[in-house]
Amino acid sequence: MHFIEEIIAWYLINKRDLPWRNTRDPYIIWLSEIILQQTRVEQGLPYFERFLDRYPTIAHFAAANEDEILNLWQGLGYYSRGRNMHKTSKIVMEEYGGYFPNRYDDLLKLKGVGEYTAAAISSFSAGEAKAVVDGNVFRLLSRFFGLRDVINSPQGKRAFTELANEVINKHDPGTSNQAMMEFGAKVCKPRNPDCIVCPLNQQCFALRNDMITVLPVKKKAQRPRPRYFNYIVVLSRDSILLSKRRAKDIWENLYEFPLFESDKILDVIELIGRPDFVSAFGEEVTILSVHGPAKHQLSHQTIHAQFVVIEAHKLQNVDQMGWHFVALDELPNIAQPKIIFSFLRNFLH
DNA sequence: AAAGCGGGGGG
DNA sequence: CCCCCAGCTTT
Repeated sequence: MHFIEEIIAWYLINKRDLPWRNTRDPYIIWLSEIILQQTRVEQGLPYFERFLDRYPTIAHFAAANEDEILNLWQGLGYYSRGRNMHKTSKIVMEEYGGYFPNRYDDLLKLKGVGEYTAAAISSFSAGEAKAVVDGNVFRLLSRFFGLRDVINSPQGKRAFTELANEVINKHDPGTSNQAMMEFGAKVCKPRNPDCIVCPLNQQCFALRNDMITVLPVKKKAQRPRPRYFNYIVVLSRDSILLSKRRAKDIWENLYEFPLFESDKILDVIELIGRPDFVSAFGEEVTILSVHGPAKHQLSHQTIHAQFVVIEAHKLQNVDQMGWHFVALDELPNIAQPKIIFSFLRNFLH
């Protein structure tokens, strides 16, 4: 048996029963594929169930507003995925009459849909012979065929895509693609792959040459940069002061507390003397409590956040700052970054 | 080509 | 602590 037939044979026996594998509906497949970008199946699965339950069709999805979608997305990360899905759903309603496209070339035009996702949807939904190239496929191809191009470079990606499209089973591209990814996830794993039981171990380049830990080749990311967030927590009766993030930055369009960023951990006395703080909260401020600083690790930033709970006697420019008091019982309907959500959960209990 | 964008899990 | 995960977009 050849490489891909061996992979498919293994897949047909060992595949997991995942909900998005029981449909050819491009909308449902799109939903699953966007959620699964850079996300483990186990982490994405409950989100997929909630989204499909809430929005059974593209029409339901397009009728939602962005805040609602981000709220449902809360905790999953890479929130641009949710924002892009919202835009895409409206385009599908307007330009495709509510019929989700399933051809590779059409899919590639949609916001948030790149080569991987277009290949996935078109092959699973329409049987188009486009190879998916995700982290699993990079690893499997690199090890088995000894392809040493750097996977996180444009050239490397081209080389792997070319190879993937050579080995794909054109008789059943959808199953072929599923099989490659499942095999990479379950046998040819990043660390401690199951080479002993691998049906391809005799012909595997990496195993024969003792290069399992070397392949695939990847350029290292740079160190995360530190940032220092000073959050001001203001409670007023049964509501709390929130601010919507607008900048092209992390957590765009999510809600947080009024933020004063600094270049180091700030003493509270120093903080309440800052001109921008005074212009918002005035000179007369009572510090009720200080929490943190807590560390919150992202792939590319290390956030050091402290939470300063105050009583403001003169709130001057709340509206101009774009801040709003939100009822506490509305909080479950508001998308918050993990670090805000975690703080509130502790603070309010 | 490189950087930016989350959060969780495993070694 | 570091790396990886059904990647995409912007610079």
